[in-house]
Amino acid sequence: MATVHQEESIALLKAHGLSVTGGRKDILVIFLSRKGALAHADIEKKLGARYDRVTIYRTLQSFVDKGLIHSIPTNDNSIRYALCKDECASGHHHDHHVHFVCKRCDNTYCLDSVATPSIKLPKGYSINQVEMVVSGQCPSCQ
Amino acid sequence: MATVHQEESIALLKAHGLSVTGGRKDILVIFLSRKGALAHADIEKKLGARYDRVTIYRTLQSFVDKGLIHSIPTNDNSIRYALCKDECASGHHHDHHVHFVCKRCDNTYCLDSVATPSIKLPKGYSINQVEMVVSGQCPSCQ
DNA sequence: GTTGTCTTGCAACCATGTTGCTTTTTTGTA
DNA sequence: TACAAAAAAGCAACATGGTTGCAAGACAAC
Ligand SMILES: [Mn+2]
Ligand SMILES: [Mn+2]
Ligand SMILES: [Zn+2]
Ligand SMILES: [Zn+2]
Repeated sequence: MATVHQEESIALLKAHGLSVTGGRKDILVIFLSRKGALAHADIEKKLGARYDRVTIYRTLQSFVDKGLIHSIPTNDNSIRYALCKDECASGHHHDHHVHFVCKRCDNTYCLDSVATPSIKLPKGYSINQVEMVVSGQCPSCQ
Repeated sequence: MATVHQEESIALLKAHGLSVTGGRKDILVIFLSRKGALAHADIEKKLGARYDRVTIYRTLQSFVDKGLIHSIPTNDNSIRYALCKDECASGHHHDHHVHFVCKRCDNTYCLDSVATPSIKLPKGYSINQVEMVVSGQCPSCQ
């Protein structure tokens, strides 16, 4: 399934300076063939027992480091990851979009078309990064 | 220490329909005498070995349920809690302010004076809650 | 003070994430 | 294509965060 994204995943890995391995390809294909964010546990489930848990952790970390995926903060203590757009590269993420978490189906979406609004803080605070997470019901769950 | 907040904590517990126990008082006093958000581990450290880990978890959960504290989403997989304002009650939180995480001192602040900006999402999404977490450097760390 | 209810402590468990080290795979080069 | 260096994967062990069931203790109301 989803052999469609095999080539694309290989190209992406090379473009981001990562060596091409079975695990990285498989994990990246999962992200490519799936709209919405994934947690480590989701990926582990989808992969079956093909790879060690530790390998998955390290793969996700390297993807974040190289600008292939970004992490999304949640209040339920589980990190979720989603594909970055082309502008992201090693050490330079440019994800300024809003994230949406559906309270019914529990899916997390990157709303690429919605930019995080600019914000003015009291004197003394310098801003580095702004994260906006909206929760409610997604279109499929209305 | 901080016996100043003893009475206040008792009053708050009663006002939110919680029975008054040693653990709840002590934990609430910690929140009252501390500006900034606290994680479970911080509280455990401040309490010494006076209470069981499980008791602290359950206490924090009951505080959230009753509208005494609210949780703040972070991207480092640790839930932090901060006192609510008076408007929050059992099952009805009204925390619409921005949160700030300092990347240097790692403190988390409720910016009560900064409201979360309103946001417009694509068709089909219904909004329930908006969380905004800004990171950078706090005034003390400039 | 007695009684019923709620809270606590304890033990055991599960989930998530990390580290060190060895073996295997990848990659660039000869 | 073969080889060596570098990187990744697997394994084991550990750390932290959080949950559950149950028995014993504390609180609140009468
Ligand atoms: Mn995103
Ligand atoms: Mn707050
Ligand atoms: Zn949904
Ligand atoms: Zn600071």
